[in-house]
Amino acid sequence: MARVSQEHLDARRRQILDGAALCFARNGFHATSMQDVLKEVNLSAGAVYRYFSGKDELIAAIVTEVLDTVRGIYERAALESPPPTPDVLIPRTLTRMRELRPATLDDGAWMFPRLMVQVWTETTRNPELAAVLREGYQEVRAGWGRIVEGYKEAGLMPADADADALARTMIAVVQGFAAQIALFGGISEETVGGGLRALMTVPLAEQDA
Amino acid sequence: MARVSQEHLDARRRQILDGAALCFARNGFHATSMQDVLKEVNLSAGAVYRYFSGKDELIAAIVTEVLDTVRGIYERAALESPPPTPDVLIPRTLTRMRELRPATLDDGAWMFPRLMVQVWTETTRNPELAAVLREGYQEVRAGWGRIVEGYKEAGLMPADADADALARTMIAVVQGFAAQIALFGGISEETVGGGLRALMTVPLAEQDA
DNA sequence: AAACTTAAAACGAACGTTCCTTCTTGACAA
DNA sequence: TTGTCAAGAAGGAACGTTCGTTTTAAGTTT
Repeated sequence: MARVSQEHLDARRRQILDGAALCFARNGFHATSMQDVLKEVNLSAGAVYRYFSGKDELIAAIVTEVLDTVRGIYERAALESPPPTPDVLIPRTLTRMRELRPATLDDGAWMFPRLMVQVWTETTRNPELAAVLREGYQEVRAGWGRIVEGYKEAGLMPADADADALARTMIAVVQGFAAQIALFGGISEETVGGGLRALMTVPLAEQDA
Repeated sequence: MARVSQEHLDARRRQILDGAALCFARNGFHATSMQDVLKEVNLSAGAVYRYFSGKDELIAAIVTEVLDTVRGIYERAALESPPPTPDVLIPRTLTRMRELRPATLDDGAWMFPRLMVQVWTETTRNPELAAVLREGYQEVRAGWGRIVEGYKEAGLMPADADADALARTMIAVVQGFAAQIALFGGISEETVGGGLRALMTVPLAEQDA
């Protein structure tokens, strides 16, 4: 047997995944050719196809890895007790997205948000991946719903407020800023927090509903 | 001369654009083949290539059309006087996105948000389109910044609040919900508005900064 | 009949993948 | 410790397919 160590196999797999992620973040899944990936990871076709059965499996591996990472980031935020207010929680979540893959692309955009947007488009055309995304989203929504319940317990919100709607809104803010970061480059934590604080100071018009 | 009427030419062009938009919303730009488009619009290659020089031009036409539409939606919202509070303004913006292309995809997602997400990924790999997106974004940001100034004038916000940061945050909410709609299907105006009102009721922790 | 549009076949290029060869590795005998 | 060897790992050319596009022929309108 001339088998190499398991660490070597794992490292190779990781090398391929990282190089592929870089390519995909730059050009998207379908505009990236296998030969682009091969060149990026400095490996031959024979090598890569030993670790992944094909391009689809490579894409699926990246997508699920990104989705797992996203879920982990949200869940870690949901663990804090007492839950920070959104103007603290949301910038912190974005910061974690940068720290996770510190590399920036040529144009200054963070890598991870770029991958997120690419994953969004891919899940819309792959029902299998769409199911994974849906499942993860449900969990995130539930987790952040619990944060909102924490707000209620702390007296920050009326008890009859729509917890799930607020959870979805906070997630939307994260997603939206992730999109802006992917499209226009990084943004400072202060800007995000300041925008949220400004939003939270706008008084609601009295309504008779 | 056997030229066909200008209306016919325009109608053909529109027919191609609409069919292509449907394909692109379903499968993305690069996973959609020209033959997919030809089949969708019931035209042959010779016909389509008379109106567009190639796939890239078709993509560019769709992208710029989507971006123009988005800018129009935001700008129309910015015209209202006095400016509605975000919990009214943002759901209304999303509603307009649905009304503009009322067709829904097979899985219930609205067509326009799907196209938006596809456009986001395409602009990250095409510098020319990225410039168009940046320009439109700047205008939207400025327009919504003026809305925030309106808030200040109406006494809804302290004068020293960061207007641009709030504008970016409101845009992020729209973008984030657009992403959720593209990924998970439509959402009711009430949910979006309710989530925003809940967010706006959270009091800010006293800070000594 | 002339001018122009549409249809359909076909082309070169590029893609993902496979296949066969070469290189490298680690166990084991001496 | 060292040399040998089988088998796993990597390399790289070549394959069939599919892509975007072009070309050519037929049809249609004024």
